[in-house]
Amino acid sequence: MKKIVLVDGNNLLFRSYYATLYTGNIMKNSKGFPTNGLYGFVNMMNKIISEEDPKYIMVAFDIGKTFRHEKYDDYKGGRKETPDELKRQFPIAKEILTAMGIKYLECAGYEADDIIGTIAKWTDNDSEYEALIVSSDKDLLQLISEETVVKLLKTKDYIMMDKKTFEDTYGFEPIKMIDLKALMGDASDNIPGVKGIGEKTAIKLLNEYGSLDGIYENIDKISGATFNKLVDGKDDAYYSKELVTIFRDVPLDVTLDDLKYNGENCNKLKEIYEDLEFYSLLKKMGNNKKEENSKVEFEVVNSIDKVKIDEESAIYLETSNGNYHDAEIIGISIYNKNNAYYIPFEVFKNNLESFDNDIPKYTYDLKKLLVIFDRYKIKSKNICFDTMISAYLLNYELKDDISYLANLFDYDIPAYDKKEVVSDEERIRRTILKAKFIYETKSRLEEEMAKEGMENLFEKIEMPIASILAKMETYGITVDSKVLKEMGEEIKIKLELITKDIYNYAGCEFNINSPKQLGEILFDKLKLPYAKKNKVGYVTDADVLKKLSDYPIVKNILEYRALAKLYSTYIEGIINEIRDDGKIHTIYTQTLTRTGRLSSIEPNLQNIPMRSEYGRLIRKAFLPEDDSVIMSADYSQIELRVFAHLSGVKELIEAFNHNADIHTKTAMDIFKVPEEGVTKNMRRQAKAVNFGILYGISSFGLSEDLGIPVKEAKEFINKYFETYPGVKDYMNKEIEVAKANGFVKTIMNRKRIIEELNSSNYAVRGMGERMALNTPIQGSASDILKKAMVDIDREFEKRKIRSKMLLQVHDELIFNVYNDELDEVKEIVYNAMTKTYELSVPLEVDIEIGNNWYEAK
DNA sequence: ATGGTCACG
DNA sequence: ACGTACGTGACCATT
Repeated sequence: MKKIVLVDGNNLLFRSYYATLYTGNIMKNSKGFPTNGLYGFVNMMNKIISEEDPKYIMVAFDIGKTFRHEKYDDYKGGRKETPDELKRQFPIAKEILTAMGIKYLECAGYEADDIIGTIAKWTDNDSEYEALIVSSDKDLLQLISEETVVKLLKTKDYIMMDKKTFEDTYGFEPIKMIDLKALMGDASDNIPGVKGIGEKTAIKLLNEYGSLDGIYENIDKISGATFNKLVDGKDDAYYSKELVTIFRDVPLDVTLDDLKYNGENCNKLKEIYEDLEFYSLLKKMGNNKKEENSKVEFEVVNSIDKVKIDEESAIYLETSNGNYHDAEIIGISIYNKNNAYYIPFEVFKNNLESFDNDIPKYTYDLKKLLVIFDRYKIKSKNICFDTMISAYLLNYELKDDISYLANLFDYDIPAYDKKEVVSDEERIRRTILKAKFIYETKSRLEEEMAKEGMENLFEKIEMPIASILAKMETYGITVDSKVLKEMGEEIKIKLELITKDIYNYAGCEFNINSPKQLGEILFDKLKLPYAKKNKVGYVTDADVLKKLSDYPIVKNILEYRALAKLYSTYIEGIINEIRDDGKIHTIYTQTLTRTGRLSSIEPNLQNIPMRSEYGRLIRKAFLPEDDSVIMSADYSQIELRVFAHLSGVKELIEAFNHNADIHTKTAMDIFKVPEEGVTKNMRRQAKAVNFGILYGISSFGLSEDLGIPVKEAKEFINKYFETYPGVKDYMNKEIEVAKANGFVKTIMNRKRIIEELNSSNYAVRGMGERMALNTPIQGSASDILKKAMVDIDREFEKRKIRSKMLLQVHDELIFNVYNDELDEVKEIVYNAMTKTYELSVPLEVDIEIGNNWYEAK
């Protein structure tokens, strides 16, 4: 039997409204919208759902004037007007029901009672269904039958009225409720009944004469006061009978099956509650949802034979903390629609092939899993969904642990706190919950990505890139610590000499590494000019020091700073990261930058010195394998090319199509000189403007970069815009669109939400505008290199190339190439990088080789 | 933990 | 008059 719950919506809302009215003050939200009826209504609906656990449910409402009461209104001059403050709550009640996944019905000219009566008639005639009616209105008791029960609401509790309880109470059949009401009336519903006859007398009469008609047929058998009342009230009695008789053939265009309970739309419901300021409900809701999501029954597997992955599953790898290149596996949790397992690693290690099959698997942080699996020789195939990557593309905030994201999705999974002592049971429970979260959230994330048109970016770029990066990280790059140590000794000696010089000039010893102490020496003690303060003390950065470089102490400090940086970050720092295999294994962060770029940590191999000749020598320590060379392939001006493409500015596109030196060309155009007339300085300035364009130029920024007054920088920019008016148009339009959308996108549909765009703060908004200009450029360039990496990897696999991709540095790739593969690899890489994505300008790639990274540049 | 500084694209 | 170029990570000193 399928139970259908039929709720009298009008009754419920009226009841809640008047119930809270007695307390004196009408509940309102901060906008002044009355909420007292709704609050009780929602609580009541929640109670019904938790008590009845219905599969089918419907709430009925009155709408407009109803046929039954129309007559009476004419007859008696109208019913009491519903207060406006209650009326306004009806539409919201209906919104709430929809958000709760509950169907509501209304039908012009009919009362809620009639709708309920109609549905109950259907269920009476359909042996598959039974009905439960919820109301405080006794009128509805007339609907009770073998298959229809009324839950009659009282002030604090309720009475379940089925046929038997009804007859025990009243002594007659439920249908006779009509006659009872006709006699006794109902003050609250303005039903007159027979004046002077109450419930007791009415029941007595009905038990004696069977019905209203029976009473009047036998009117002469009745005597005394009752007789007089009945005679006087006969018209009222029959009118009342009409009024209370529920009409059970309302033309409804639904079927019973349409009344399925769909379950709540959590987000929509939360929105409404936020609006109404139902904070207690919001809180409870969060908790309920969290409680439900965070409940799990699981099994700790003690024999690997018991684990069969034979359906789509989420797997979560629990490891020790720290750099994953040496983290240990503690256990693995598996969650799918039938099972939740935890496999301690001690058990798992007996079958390293468990995941080596075609069954789709999901995880969080695929790259980490692959790197660790590789070290343990665990095989895996078809791990096709990474929650971390998906959430990253969808602009969810990712913190270092999956728990943070899970909590955003209403899973209550505590992150590990250093001080916290966690039992094995609890640790395992959390690991299982993480897999549960991955499993249950996958389709929602997929839908969100589909809505954004990101399927391709996810499946064809980011998921493959995770595997490619895993290979690069695992393979590592050889670094010769001897080269670094020798250089380090040299630097140490230089530093000692410089330190002595600085102390001499200063007239005292101090910590040169401390900007605070240094500032005091330079500007307080030595009274040097250009003293500028920040909140901590004097500014002592390279910009300030360069202006003072005529002072020998400052010259020495600049050199000290450069050498100290080299020593601590690039000599000691790098040496500390060399592992037992003589290699460095960086970790690429795939889900961090707001533009789609990668970042590199422990160590950062994307900021190894290059610009200064001395620092660049560090690169000599990065070596190829035997019989190999280091090969670097870098895009030439990729961001400016992307900008030319995005902006569609003819002059820029033509310059790139003619393979011109873009900075020289820009100098020719803005200074209006022929190529021979472009001085080094002109080209330098033009180059600075070109870079400025990529960053969302500002006159201040350009002036800082070129070391010229802001006014001159402004003139440069104006000249640039006059020369290329299309650039200005593009920038204006880009900002306008970004502001309207609140986000920007790259050529491969990577999306960045920029909250700052509509800030009321000038500086913040300006920042947002520059991000909106820069992100499509930097992001698209990044998309292109990522796609090229996928193409190269595919081609390497196809051709069984032994050479390896080692590093990625935003616009360049570094390879270890075996001598015998050099020509082939060069060709593969060049073709892939230049052809991977067609812009309106060509992509140019420079390839260099050498016996170390220094030479390959 | 935060800010200053400086390395890279 | 605003406060200032885009995206990162590591190290050091300081709180």
